[in-house]
Amino acid sequence: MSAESKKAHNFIQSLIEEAIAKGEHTGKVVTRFPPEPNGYLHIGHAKSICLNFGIAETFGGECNLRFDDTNPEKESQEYIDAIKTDVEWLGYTWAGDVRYASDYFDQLYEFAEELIRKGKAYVCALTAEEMAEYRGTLKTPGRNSPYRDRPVEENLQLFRDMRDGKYQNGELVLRAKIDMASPNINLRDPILYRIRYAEHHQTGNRWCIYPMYDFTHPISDALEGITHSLCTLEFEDHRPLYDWVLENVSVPCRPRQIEFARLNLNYTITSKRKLKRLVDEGHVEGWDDPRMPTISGMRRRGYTPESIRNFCDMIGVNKAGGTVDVGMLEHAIREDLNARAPRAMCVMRPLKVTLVNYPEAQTESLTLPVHPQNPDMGEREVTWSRELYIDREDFSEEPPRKWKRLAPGQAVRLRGGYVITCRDVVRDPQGEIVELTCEYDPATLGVNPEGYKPNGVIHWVSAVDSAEADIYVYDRLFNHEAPDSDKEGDFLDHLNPESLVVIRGARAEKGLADPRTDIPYQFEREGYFFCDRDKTEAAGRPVFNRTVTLRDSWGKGGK
RNA sequence: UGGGGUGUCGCCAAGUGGUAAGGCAACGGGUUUUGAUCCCGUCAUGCGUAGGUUCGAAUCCUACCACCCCAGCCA
Repeated sequence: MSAESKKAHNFIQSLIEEAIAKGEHTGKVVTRFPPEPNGYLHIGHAKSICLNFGIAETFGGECNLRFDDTNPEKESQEYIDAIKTDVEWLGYTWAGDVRYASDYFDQLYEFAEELIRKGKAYVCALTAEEMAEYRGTLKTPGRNSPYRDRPVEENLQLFRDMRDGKYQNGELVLRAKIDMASPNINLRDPILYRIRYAEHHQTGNRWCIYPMYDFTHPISDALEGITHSLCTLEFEDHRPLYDWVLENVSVPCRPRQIEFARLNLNYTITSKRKLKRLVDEGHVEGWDDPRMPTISGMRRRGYTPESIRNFCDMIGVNKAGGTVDVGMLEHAIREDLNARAPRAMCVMRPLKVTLVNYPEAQTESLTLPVHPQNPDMGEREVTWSRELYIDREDFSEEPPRKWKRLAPGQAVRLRGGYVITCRDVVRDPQGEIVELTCEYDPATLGVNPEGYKPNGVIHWVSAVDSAEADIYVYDRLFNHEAPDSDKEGDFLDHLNPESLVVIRGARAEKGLADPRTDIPYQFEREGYFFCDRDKTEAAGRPVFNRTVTLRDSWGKGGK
């Protein structure tokens, strides 16, 4: 709560403050988050959500959620539902009901007729190819359409006929009459309406003409009383058109469009189109695959809403399109989880340890804190027994310098338990190490041993009182810093073949036999893990997704 | 000279004429029963380049350079 207030100022905030100071802006600030329901929300959308809801909040205003649903062929109810879930999960509440651009189809249609009556729009019969040709190029002006000077009455009739289904897909379009010679291509008589016989997820078959974004967006903003229409940089060129529409149509107010740089994250793809390909072509399990940078994927992976919002604060908002290091995201989730995750022990690759001087049938219960820095989180019980498991990686026959784990003849502390010393290495006929024979020091529970110093502390689990678990270890989905920067070649060429490694037969402390599914755990010395509810159900034993490793200043690239 | 943008530490980012915040990363050191956390310290005589204005410039002017976006009946 308190940390939120030190949010960095961004240029949009400053613009609004200035306007208010100069008395140019009175009344409340109203923004909107306007996704098209043609895919799932990703981390880039989170930036926009945090910005829009954040601006509204800091100025005591409101933010609407509006689906920009003017292209029914690419949209669906599934996406609408997912998007609503994600926005709510991030912790935001939109003003009033969910809005749809399609709510305004009737009004949009009337405004189109208004433009026609004013001689500012005309029905054009050029084919798509012809229109492209007439449009000219970036460096040469376009030419006027032969239909440009159709009389108003004829335009009106034709437009009504378009609406009434008297023409086929693509036969006619309604265009704004602006300037075919404009250096800004968006002003070369842009299309306002096209014919599309498609069932719309909200309006069914009521319409066979659908308005274009450039016509729909400014009007929808105005109808909702949006004061600041925040969008990404690629729409900068569209602003003159945004303003043109508002100037030429009888809308109740005049929203202002302000553009900011979209988020780029290295080793990550933030393009709905490409993410959809990953899903459609089966490179991931779905939109919510924990390797996906989607909100739903991150949620499943164990990211918290707070960490994502913090990340968005951290990266700031401006117009310089840079690329943020994923390390920043990882920092955000570690920072949050370090404070709140209960600690537990889980051995990924079990190696049996037998304590030769511990009685055969004996066990004892040890009490450990749930969080070493936060006693309020309580305590947990783990079982100590003659046979234990440690991680294979925590034993080395020929340890490197500064080894802080177990090695022949050497001692380590088993976290929360006793100090043990390795006496023997037991091998199978193939020479594989299958067991370590150790001694424990009964005088070391909670106190340091006398006369010698253990190497370090490692985690462990009882062989007789622990739970089997599966661990899904995720790494970055792409092994290229900018997967889609490759001029030749495809972003799929850079998929990391080791982005998912499934570890079966891990052993977790007994308390994890029935894990909580609402909060991530820290498995000590390993990282943060989040129970995957669906996979757990399917496997019949706990399945955890690794959210992120702990910071590791020892090995390179983590364990 | 097609139009529109952007250039401040390896990355993100404050700064709006008064002498370069902060975060990430990195690197030292301390604490530590997580090689974690935490703590302390180091890290831009420099703000794309070159000129100019000024007592004083990242901030103003001029020229140049680099990068991004735009020719969907997508958003």
